Amino acid sequence: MTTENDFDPQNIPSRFDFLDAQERITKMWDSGEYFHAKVDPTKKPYTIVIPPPNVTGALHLGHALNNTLQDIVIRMKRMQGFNTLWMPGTDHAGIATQAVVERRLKENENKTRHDLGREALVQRIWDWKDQYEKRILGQLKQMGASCDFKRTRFTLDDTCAAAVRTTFFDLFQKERVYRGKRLVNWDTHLNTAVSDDEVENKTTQGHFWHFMYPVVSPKPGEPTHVMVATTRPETMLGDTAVAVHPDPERAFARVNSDLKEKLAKSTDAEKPAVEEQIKALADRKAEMLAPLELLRDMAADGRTLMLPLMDREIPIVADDWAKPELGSGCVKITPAHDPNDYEVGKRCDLPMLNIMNRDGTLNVETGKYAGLTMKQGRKQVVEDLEALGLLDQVEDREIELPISDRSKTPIEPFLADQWFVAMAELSQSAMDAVTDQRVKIKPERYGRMYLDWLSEKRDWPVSRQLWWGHQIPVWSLPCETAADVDAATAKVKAIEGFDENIAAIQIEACEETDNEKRKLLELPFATIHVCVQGGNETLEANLTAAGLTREEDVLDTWFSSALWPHSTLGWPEKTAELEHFYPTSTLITSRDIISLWVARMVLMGLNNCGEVPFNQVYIHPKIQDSYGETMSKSKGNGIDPLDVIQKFGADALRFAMARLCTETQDVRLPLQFECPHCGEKFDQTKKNRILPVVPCKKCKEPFSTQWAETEADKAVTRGAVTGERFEVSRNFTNKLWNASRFAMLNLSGYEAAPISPDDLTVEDRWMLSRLRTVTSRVTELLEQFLYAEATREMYDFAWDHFCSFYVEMMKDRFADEAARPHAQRMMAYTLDCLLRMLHPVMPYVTEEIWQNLAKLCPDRGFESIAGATESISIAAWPELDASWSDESIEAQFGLFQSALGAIREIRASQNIGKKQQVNFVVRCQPDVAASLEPLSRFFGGMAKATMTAIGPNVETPEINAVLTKGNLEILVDLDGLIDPAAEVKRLEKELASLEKSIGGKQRQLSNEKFVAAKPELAEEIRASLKQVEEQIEILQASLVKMKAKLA
RNA sequence: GGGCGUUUAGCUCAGUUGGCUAGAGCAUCUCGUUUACACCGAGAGGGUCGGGGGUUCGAGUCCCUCAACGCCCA
Repeated sequence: MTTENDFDPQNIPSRFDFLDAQERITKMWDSGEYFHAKVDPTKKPYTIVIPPPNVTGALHLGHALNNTLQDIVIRMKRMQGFNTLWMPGTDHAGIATQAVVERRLKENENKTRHDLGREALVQRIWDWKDQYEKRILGQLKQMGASCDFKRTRFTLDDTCAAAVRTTFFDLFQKERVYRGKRLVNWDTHLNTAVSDDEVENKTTQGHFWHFMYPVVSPKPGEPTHVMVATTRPETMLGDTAVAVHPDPERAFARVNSDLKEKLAKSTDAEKPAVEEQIKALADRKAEMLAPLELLRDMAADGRTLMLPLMDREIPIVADDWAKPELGSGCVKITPAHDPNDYEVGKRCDLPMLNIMNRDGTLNVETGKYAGLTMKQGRKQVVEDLEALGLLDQVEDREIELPISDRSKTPIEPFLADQWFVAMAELSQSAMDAVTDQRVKIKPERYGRMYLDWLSEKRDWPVSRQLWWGHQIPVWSLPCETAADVDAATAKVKAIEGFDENIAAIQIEACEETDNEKRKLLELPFATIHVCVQGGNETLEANLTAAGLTREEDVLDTWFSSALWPHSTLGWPEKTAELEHFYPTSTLITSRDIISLWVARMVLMGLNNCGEVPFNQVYIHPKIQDSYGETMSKSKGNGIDPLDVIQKFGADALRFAMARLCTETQDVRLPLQFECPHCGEKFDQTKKNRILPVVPCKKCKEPFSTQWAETEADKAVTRGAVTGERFEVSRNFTNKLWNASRFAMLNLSGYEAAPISPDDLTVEDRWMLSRLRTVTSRVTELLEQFLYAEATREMYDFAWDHFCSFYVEMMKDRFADEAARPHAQRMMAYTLDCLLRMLHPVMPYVTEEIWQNLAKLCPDRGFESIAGATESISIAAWPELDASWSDESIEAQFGLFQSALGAIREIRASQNIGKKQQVNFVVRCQPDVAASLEPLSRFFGGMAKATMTAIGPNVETPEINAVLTKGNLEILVDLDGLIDPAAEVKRLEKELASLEKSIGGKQRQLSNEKFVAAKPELAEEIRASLKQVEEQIEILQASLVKMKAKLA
């Protein structure tokens, strides 16, 4: 590497060596501590907390997008002079991480967590966490994330743990946490309850079994059997009733009126089908109303059925849940194993009979079926019912099967003791924060989603039957009588170290009030719960010694994540950081965790700190593959950002991420493999993208992928992952690199000096106008999180304006000794601004150029000169005075661009060789001529053309090609070069297109209503019509001449 | 079943409050290595804006409806 003294722009390579630069620059940023935030009350803070990635696995492109967007904002704010803090960290992700480690344990050692025990398993998970946390933080650093890594937190570390303990204790004291029995989604594989959000409904092919339950002592006229149907036969073992509708006639009437309404709305094509339904309903009613009413009466009479296999009498009950229009009109009720039946059970006061063990096997309540899995139980139950002659028909049917997100096994609804957070007040506070705009959510549609979810105010089940997480800090003791409760309470209060400031008591009465039933079910009369504030291990030990047992369950991961914005800043300690950086400024995340995480952070922030955790939330799109599926590790379509960085560089990755971040909710990113042997590129498919080794489509040679794990697979050459959007971004990075290289090759002898406005040329003023417009536009767009538009502005400006025009024009000016010093200063200044504007998106390439530029032009500026900052990351955000934006200069420059385009068009259509010099004249009004003239010298360098004359009365060259651009008529002298056939073709095409446009304009102008409604617009069109008509005239005359030449 | 989103060139996407011939990048075709860049330059071809209806002088844009795809909730 060159040192400052021997730096020679001649040695700059023509390709940006991003891997080399990234390594050096990351170190430089680290040692400069530019991203370490120190509390400074004199500066305005700007804070972002990272959505902590799971330690379950490495980051993929979805994270790359999320973190790029955060980094862009934080880097811009840092340059704008804010005291910025980007707080990094990772999440322990309870279920997900434990599941991964347990799966490994099973695969590699054929052991379960129970073989290892709690402590050893948790240690294994910590090891896993250490490994992945390191990997994740490494990925973030390599992406260029300007996090304050010194402050890195983990949701299970001591600081976060203190916050969790304090919060739980506070909510317990306020009685906003409580324990209750609820039907939960039980994951029989992981042995834990999972929340609704972690359950996915999958439509699967299943069956609908119809059974007969005998009526106990039927009276004359009564049925001997009642038919029920189910998709889960094994649950019949836990049936505690059969329900029938309390008013079948009314129910039929309602369905009938619904169908009539549907009929009224349907199209003629649909009508027959609906009419058919109505008729079927009427037939059904005629046939079934009487039997159903009879059953309803039997229910009122307290009649019972004999539950087959179990030989248990169960009542017939009347409840709305039974649907007379479906099946037999009767429905079996299993309150402990079905959410709907659970509600019926509560309404009708039915026993809740649990038939399942936590591991998903049938329990002792099921007699001879005990020990079978639910699946085996199903088979056996069906067989036994069939043997008894009680199985009727079996239908094939599509069913919605709830599947656990984490283990991918079917969910069993299950009654369990669970801790809940009462949400009524907390939800309301979080809703208010968004309604009154203390928290602004962008795009706005997600605000409605947030409010909808919170408005349900469903209590939050926070227990997780896991070992990895924050263990619930509650010690409990069951009591048999009211007297026991009093005695035990007194005993607890008398325990050494007990103090109401650090310990709180709740008494949970048993839901079952019938003492006899309660005893049969082995339930305590009441349970005393003692919650202990953190840091009181002695009291905890004393409670245990007194016979209380600690809750084994841990808290839902989201409980600790909900505290993230304040726990990371040291809460509950009143730290200076918390004082200065809270509330944070912006949260940037993706939509799938709005309810799980965002809403909960708001309510916890309000509860704990009395202030919202952030002022705005930006929800970005999700990346999908070419099939429209979102990226995930399990599907195999997740891409490691480091693979992209390796091939294209971090800047290209970042630019591509920002470039695709539009306002839509999804964005597609099709990817290809690139064969390392022959270079062939071919699409990733569902089949090949999950393979550890892929054969090349063309040369058939195999290469390895990110999934290679065995030594043999890893030994195969790695194939790269590529995508059009990365290539485009890499090319852009390199374009910038080379434009800078050109600038530096021409900066020898640079002397810093203020630039006098008197010295500015037209192209300088144009560049300043563009620069002012673009920087202010980019600032605005980024403030509004319109990343795709901001990067598009950057791209167009840097490539089409700066490189294609300003840099090209500099070639002439650098060559001119007199113009050179001024041109150098303008070049140094504009490049400096451009780099600063691009830096948040492309930090490495801009830093590398910044460092090189500083060696040639340590001092630079425009009206005043200053030394460049030691790193571009702490340079000032570019802000030009609004007065530099100048429409007339831009219009003037536009004339030059039009004329240049015209000449290039002729050169191409006439196949004029690159080296062939051409002359041309421009016919136009004198004021237009005066505008174009100062730029005319650039036609030579940019189109190998010389303007020989300009004005209203220029002489037409003998043989010419004519083009019209707005108010310019450009006549290219083609003496000796003309290809009349090509010219005729070109003219005819041009005329056809002009005729088309004229038609539209004439139609509009002949429309009286339009002219009356929009007179000023009509005037514009009239003027443009006149211009086009003139152009047509000119071109037609030329066409006639050309045709004459042909003939 | 309810809600949200998407449908514009072969592909990935822009298209502000309705208004001049609907844009860009990639891919395709033609031409080109005069020292910034072939990861480049110059030029060209390519779209009845998912279907149908409506409002309007005028609809890619607003309304209704249908369809397909995706996501969330029940």
